[in-house]
This record gives sequence, structure tokens and C-alpha cells, in this order.
Amino acid sequence: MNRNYEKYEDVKRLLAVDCIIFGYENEQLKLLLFKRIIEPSKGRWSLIGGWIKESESAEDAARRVLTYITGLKDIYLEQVKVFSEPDRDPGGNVLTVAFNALIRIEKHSKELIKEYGARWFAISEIPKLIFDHDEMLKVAFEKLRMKATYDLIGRQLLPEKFTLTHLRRLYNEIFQKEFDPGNFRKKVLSLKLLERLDEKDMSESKKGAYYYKFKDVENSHLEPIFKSSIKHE
Amino acid sequence: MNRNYEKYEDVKRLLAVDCIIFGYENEQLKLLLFKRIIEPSKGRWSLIGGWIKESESAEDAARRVLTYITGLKDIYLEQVKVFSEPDRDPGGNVLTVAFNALIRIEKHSKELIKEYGARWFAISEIPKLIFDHDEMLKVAFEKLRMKATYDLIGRQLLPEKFTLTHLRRLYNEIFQKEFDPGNFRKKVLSLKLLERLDEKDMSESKKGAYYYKFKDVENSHLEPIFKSSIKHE
DNA sequence: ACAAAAGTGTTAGCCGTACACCCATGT
DNA sequence: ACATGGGTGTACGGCTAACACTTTTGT
Repeated sequence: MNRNYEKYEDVKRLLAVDCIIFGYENEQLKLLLFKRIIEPSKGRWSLIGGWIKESESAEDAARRVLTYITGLKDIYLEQVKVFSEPDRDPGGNVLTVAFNALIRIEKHSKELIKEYGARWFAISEIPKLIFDHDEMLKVAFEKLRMKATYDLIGRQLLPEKFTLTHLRRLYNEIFQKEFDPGNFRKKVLSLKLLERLDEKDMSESKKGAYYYKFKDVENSHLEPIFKSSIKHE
Repeated sequence: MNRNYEKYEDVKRLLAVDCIIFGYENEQLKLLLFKRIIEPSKGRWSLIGGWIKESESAEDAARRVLTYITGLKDIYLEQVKVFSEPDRDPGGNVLTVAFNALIRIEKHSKELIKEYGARWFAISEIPKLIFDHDEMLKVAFEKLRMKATYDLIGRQLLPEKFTLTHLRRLYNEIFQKEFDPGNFRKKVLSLKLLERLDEKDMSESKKGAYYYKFKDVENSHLEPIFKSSIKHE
């Protein structure tokens, strides 16, 4: 530690991360919540969090927590915002960095999650959360919507292979509106981010729907994909 | 401090804010940089920063630093991102929250700024900065562009009264392209966020251009204002 | 009269939306 | 044959980009 910095060292503030974990299952966008195991507010629902260690970045801390909880590696992460009001956590002065995480529900370890008293909630059924976690979730969801507007998301949420109807239902959930099937298909395919497989899903229609998968390229867009998805108030 | 939190208290990490201060002067978008007054890297150019005190949020810290430096209150602030790699600052383990700040150059205290060894740099003339400040600036500028795409900015950067040409030049600077004068005018006025004054600026043309000011309402948009401003790579 | 910026009008093309319509096939 | 989701085609409207054109007034 440089000696010029030393006089500021006596600040007593804890550093944490909180993860907003989104998943998609049974045609529903879901959120993974935890029964809090320590006081204060023990037993109430909250986002999963963890302390940032001295030797790691906030991103590393979030990855560590997520791997610990789900058993998955290489989870998609995006910084949402810092929450740092000194009194936001009644248990102490905690600055927290919020992260969005997208995971494939079917791939993670259900045993681990059960062990930690966690449960997946549909977006419409989220209970009241502790502290300022409601606000964190609100900002996080807004950020997810923004991402879905500029990027074609689903790579991290859907199974390896999926139909365009599956993808459309995911977007319907995120924006809480019904996208037109024909227009959605044309728009998505025009992005050339998907690759059609020689295999059909016969479970939902007689004709069968082709499976698609994401191409192995970066999908970065700087223009909105779905102009109408975000509405004026 | 709750006793469940106590065992994590021994983390030695400093908390800081760094401010990316944008201004607009002589038809140029500018950035306020500082000659660093402490080691390491004393004397080199950097963003202005400050420690977060125990009793304040990151936002409060940024506001305090900005007021201290410029003499202004109620500065527009927006959180950009947290930078928390443990080795990002050679002087110590410092987690920093980056903030964008927009200020009116003509209103702030030039004496204070001089006193702190600060200087305004045109965007095209920014020198190499210390540590990861280059990266912070890059992310911050991208964020400013995003904001300008969704919001009509200028309220915090331009003088109280300004012509549409002034506003257009600001946008030209931000997006590094020439907006069509006629189309820009029509688009901006259609937003109904500006109010025309009964006064003209005669300094730039014989005919004179009406001054405008921002209406005293929120200007929040969720759809892009300038669709073409952001280009694919 | 001319130049130069302010401001208005016009047109062509793109894109999103709505919706009609064909396709394939299990019952 | 018909119902159902898969998939394609089309037509209208709104918006943008390009640019021609008018206005104003100091020199």
C-alpha cells in the first residue's frame, strides 16, 4: 500500500456482490431467489450475494458465488449498478455491486440449489425481497430488456437447440407483449445469427418446426433489433 | 455492525469514485483532466477522483468531489461502471465507481480548477491517462453516446439559451458526424422538449437564429431519438 | 446583388406492423 | 376434411436521409 493512501484506510465498509439470476423454463422467464440464512432478515427471500475477497474483482466474486451455487462455470455476467447507501443493509455498512446472470435452468445442479434453500420464481410471482433488493431487481430487469433490445438474447437462456417459437416466447416474456409470429421470424432470421438444423421439433405441431442454434460468433449490435419492444410511457 | 458480518471485516480495499467530467465550449466537446498530485504517477494526467467516506454513498462522494473542484452544486451525474481489478491501481487495492458528470463550462469556477492543475481537453486531444483511466473514459464516452441517442442532451452542457445550430454542433461532436441541419431541426422540434424564446442570436448569420431553452419538464425517452447516430461497426 | 446561415418543403426508400394466405400432417 | 401451428407474401403507414428551395439581412 502506497503511503499516500494510508490515511484513508480506516473506512469500515464491507464489499459485496449480489446476483440477479435469470433462467427460462416451461415458457416462463424465472428468477432464482434464496432464503436468507443469516441475520438480519433471516428466512426472508433475497438475491444471492457474497463478499468480495481482497484478491478478486467484483466480477470474479460474482462468478465464484454463481459457480458455488449452481455448479456451472462460464456463466454470462453483466454489471448492473452499484448500491452504496450507507444504511441500505441494516446489518452493516455494505456496498454491493449488482450483476445480471443468465443461465440455462436445465443444466445447473438442482441438488446444490435445493441445499441452499433456493427456488425459481416466475417473474410475475416474485415475493417481496429484503433491503433494497426490490429496487436492484427493477434496475436489473430494465437492463435485461435493454440488452434484449440491442442483442438477440437466448444463447445463454435457451437450450442448445430451440425453435423460433421458443425464442419468440422468451421475448414475449421479457417484454410482456405478444410478438407477431411472422414478423418475429423474419426479423430474427435477417440478423443471420442463427443456424437452422436438419431436425424438427414435432411436439407442438403436426408440421413440425425446425430447430435452430446460435452461430458460434459474437452477436453484438449497436442498433435496436426490436424497435417496438420498448414503449413510451 | 451485525456479528454475522464481522468475520469479513478484515478486507483491506479502498473505495473511490472517479469522475468523467464533460463540458462544451467553443463548439467542442471537452473533458476535464487533472495533473495528479500524489504518487504513484504524480504529475501525469488523470480523471479526478476521491475516496468514498464511510457515511456517504458513491453518488454523494462524486457530488462532493465535483462541488469541491468546480464550485457547482446539483451537477448531473450518472453511474458508469465499477472497476475493481485488485491490481488496477499500483498504489493500492482500490475499487472505484466511475461517474459521468455533465457541466456548463462557463458556469464553474475557473480559479478553483486552475488551482488543482486541471485543464479542459478537446475530445480529440486527450492525452494518455494513468492506470485504467483510458478504459474508463472509453466506457464513459460510450455511455454518453447511448444517453444522447435516447435523450435529448444539452440541458446540462449548453447555456440556458442556445440556437438549434448550437445544439446540432454538440450532437455532431458527440457522434463525430455531420447531422443534416434541416432534418435535425425537424426531429428535435418534434420532440416538443424545447421552447422558443422571443430573442435571436445575430452573431452567426444576417437573418439571426432564434434562441431556444429546455422546457422545465422531465425529458425521458425510451426510444432512440436519432436512430442513425449509432452505426454498426 | 450577393453571400450565408436560418428555416421549410418534397421525395424516395426503408422498415415495422398488420394480416391474409399457403403448407404439412396427425387425428 | 379439418384443425393447428409453421412458415411466406403483401400492402399500408411512418420515419429518415437527401437535397432543393425560400427567407432574411448585412455588406
